[in-house]
Amino acid sequence: MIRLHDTMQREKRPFVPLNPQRITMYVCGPTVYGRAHIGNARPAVVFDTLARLIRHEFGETSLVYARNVTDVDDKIIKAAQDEGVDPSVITERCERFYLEDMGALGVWPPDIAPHATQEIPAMVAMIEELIAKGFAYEAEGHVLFHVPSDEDYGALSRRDREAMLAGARVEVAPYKRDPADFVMWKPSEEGVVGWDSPWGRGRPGWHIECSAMIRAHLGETIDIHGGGLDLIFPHHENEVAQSRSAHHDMPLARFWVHNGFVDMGAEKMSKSLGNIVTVDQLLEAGHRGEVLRLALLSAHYRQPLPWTEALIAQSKATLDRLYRAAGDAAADEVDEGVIDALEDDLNTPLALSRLTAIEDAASLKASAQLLGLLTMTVDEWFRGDGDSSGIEARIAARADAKQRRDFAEADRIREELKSEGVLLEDGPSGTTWRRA
RNA sequence: GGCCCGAUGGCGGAGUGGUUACGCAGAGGACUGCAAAUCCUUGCACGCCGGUUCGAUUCCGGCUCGGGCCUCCA
Repeated sequence: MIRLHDTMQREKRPFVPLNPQRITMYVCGPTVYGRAHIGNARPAVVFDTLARLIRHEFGETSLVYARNVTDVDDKIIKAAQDEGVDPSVITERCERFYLEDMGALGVWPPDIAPHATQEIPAMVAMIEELIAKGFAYEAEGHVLFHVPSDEDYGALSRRDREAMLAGARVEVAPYKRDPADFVMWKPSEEGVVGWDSPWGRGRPGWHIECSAMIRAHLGETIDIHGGGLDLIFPHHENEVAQSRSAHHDMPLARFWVHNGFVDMGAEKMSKSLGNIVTVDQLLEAGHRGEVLRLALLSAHYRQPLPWTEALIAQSKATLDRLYRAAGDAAADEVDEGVIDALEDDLNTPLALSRLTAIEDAASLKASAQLLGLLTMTVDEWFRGDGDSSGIEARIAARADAKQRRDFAEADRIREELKSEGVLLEDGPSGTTWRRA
């Protein structure tokens, strides 16, 4: 029995899907205008791991996992203008990068990857419904959701109207009936990407994208809605308002699952703070995807995770050890202790500690693979696919030297290889090598 | 200012009303020509002040410090 923490109720409770044959999960995906940093990768890895657990428990075909791609957005428009290209050039390139980077981290593609630009009619339809029902209004080419029309607004983020207004740091647009009202549709000027709509040529707001795409692909009420902590307000709060208002108060999601941040030093990693390290930079630096994945899973998903070189080094050391322990055993049964830990609100740190205690190689392999780890052969892990010509010959030469008890020569060869990143290990059945 | 979250050993990080987390790093030992890997042993902890309790790192209250959100953000 999986237990999950739900942000709406602020409690951990048993995860009982509405329909175990078709469990629905939606996670807010990337806005494709730049390279994903390691903080962006955290939800991708966390919800990938949750998806693996759900499939393990309920069956391979039990889950429908949707992760959207926000490919219309003011930051994208700006990036496109800066480069003097069509926005699609930016979005297609960045989405390709995103999929490559996440793939390197062992993140399986979601079942459905809805693109905002492909779903405009569904958004327009939902906006029209909200206007018709009196939850939204048109003003100067904009369509706004009227927050006071939703009595339960603020339930997810636990803030009331006064709190929201007191902290408001953006000046209120004159066409808003209420300062808290938010945009679902906004006009596009000449030369800016837009679509024809009943309210003129324009583009959707961020929040309506998710509400409309969730309904179109997964239904009115889904089992799990995931994303980063910073999306709770306003993004998810606004999704809730839109979807619930359109759907006769039916809840949008039964479980709201939010991951914590990856911190750089004492503060969160974010593009606006400029303290980011991207996934491709880390890969470029020679860190393998599994190392980064393990590092991201080393803290509980709701806790902050400090990102340091030491964490990366530790993750590498742990994986080296696990690869040695598991060898190339064929995966069989997943360890019960690992399952228990994951079932408890995806307690990956506890699961990882139990992983290191598994004695049976086949079970270790299976358990690690449930977490997206130990996916390579031992040879691939320790030697990679780099140029290894000459290594065996020099190992043979060193064996000769050792035979002659010429340890100076033997050590010279070992040092030479070490300087090339090749480490030797003498065992009872001869010398093996691996890359550092 | 409002709301929310956190504080565990050198580092990362679980968990628990009373007994070992675990990992990485460190120290000692075994093994080795020397190493590496492996195995054994080992030191180091629960922010501060009160309260509840036979007993609190664990529950309650206050405080301090740190972080997050308050319509860009994973």
